[in-house]
Amino acid sequence: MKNKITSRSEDYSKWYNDIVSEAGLAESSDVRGCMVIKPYGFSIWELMKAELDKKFKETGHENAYFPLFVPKSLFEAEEKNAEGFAKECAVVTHYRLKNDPNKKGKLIVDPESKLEEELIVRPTSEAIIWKTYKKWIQSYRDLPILINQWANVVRWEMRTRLFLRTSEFLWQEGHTAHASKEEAVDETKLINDIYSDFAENFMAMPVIKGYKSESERFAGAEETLCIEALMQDGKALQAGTSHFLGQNFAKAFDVKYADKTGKLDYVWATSWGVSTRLMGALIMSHSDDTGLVLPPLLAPIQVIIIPLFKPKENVDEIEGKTTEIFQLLKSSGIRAKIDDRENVSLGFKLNDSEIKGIPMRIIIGQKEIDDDKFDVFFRHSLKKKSSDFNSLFELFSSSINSIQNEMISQSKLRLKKNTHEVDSYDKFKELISSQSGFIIAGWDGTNETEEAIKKETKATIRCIPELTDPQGINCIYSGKPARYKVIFSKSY
RNA sequence: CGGGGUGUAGCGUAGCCCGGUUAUCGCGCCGCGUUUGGGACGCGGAGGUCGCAGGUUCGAAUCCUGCCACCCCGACCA
Repeated sequence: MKNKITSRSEDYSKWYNDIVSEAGLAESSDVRGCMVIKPYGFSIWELMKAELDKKFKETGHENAYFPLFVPKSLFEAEEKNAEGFAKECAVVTHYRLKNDPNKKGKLIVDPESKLEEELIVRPTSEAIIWKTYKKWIQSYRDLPILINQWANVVRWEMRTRLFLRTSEFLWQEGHTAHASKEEAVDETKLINDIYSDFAENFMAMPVIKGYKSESERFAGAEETLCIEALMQDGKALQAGTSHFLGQNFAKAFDVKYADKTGKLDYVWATSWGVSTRLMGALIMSHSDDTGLVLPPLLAPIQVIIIPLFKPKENVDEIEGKTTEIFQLLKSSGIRAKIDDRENVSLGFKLNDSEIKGIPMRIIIGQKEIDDDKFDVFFRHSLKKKSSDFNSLFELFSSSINSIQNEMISQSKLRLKKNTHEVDSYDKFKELISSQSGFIIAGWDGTNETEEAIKKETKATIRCIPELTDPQGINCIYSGKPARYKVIFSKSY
């Protein structure tokens, strides 16, 4: 068997691209920095969406939709936010094309159609949403507003990578307005917990939760909470963020509410999001040199059934057993599929199911039926378990959870193994250059130290797990008493 | 925007240094036939502005000039 996937250890980046392409998840588009998400990849995203959406609704949020275009004057209203995104905005300046008078069949931008005011293609929607919230909010009775939108955004990145950083990406962005600071802060935490539970339980990807340092904070936020995951190459990936925006946007857009006593005050805000980057995180968390590995809860196909016909064998019996188990699985909500393609060989089908990361596989042929012995192949462990036909359904259905749990504990173990606490800068540098991973260390809380470490080692502060004073610990760089214990890592 | 590299069929490529018949090979695609137990095989077939423009030459994928695009390393990445 020849492997189409480049080995992880040989070239990690190529390995990642191979999996995205060979598993049929996505491909880069001719459009600069953009990506085409293929049906199989999109099915995974839809499973993620469904689960997150359920969680948001359970916690009182509603979905809505706001415009793609943000007039420049709105965009610039919250200065820090505008400044943070200014360098990566696509801008609409004209609204019409016309025939090129000099070249037949070609079009040019009609100079007559120049817009009075440019429109920014949203890199995020705070501005347009807060402009709208101003109209919706007058009294404390209008609060809280808990809205989420599933949308696309555009950020003109210099360098792009499929799923991890594309010029256009899909995400959900929640935008809430509250009558009190405390309530907004709680909302920020609630959402970060939803993200972290989802990452751990559905993606089988344990994360570290914490606060961003000032330099890594969202532009316009008072505080940014995040979840950080560790990829197999030892680099960190920011997988989700939840921002406490204070009253910054309320002030920028003049959104006030009257409390019970009639006193006016600015409302408190949060915003939070996860994107198709989660797909990248999922791929890099579990996949191996054979291809993609999916946790069963996010697998579009959980069981692939391959009937195997040979000449002179009892086709009806094989088809009968195949259909029987398929119907049984389907009726109990397990996502199963029969691979009855006639134009590809068995070997191709086996490899195909492995590259696509289908959690469980079974071959049904005459041999299995005669011996009443069926091998179920597990993608995550590459191991098999045998069963008689009558116990097959039970094996499949119980394995959904057991695979999920095994994958979670494997990932937790990997996270633990690659998280180290250090107390000297020498050890820090050694770890960062050899294996990276998460490194816990004391930080004096200054921007200068953070910058210096970044410059010297390329490691950044991924998050501050606890905003408490770590008694008796010194900053790894300056040697001064540490303000926080933080997590450093190289990152995507 | 700096430093390096690459553009040849849907994809991956040989040929270029040292110009010379009809541009190489593999995968994929189409047709027919045979084959399901780990990426099938045989036979036949389709598919090309050799990135674009100009120049040198009897003759350019090959040499020269300009442009364009993409990739990698930086910078950038709320």
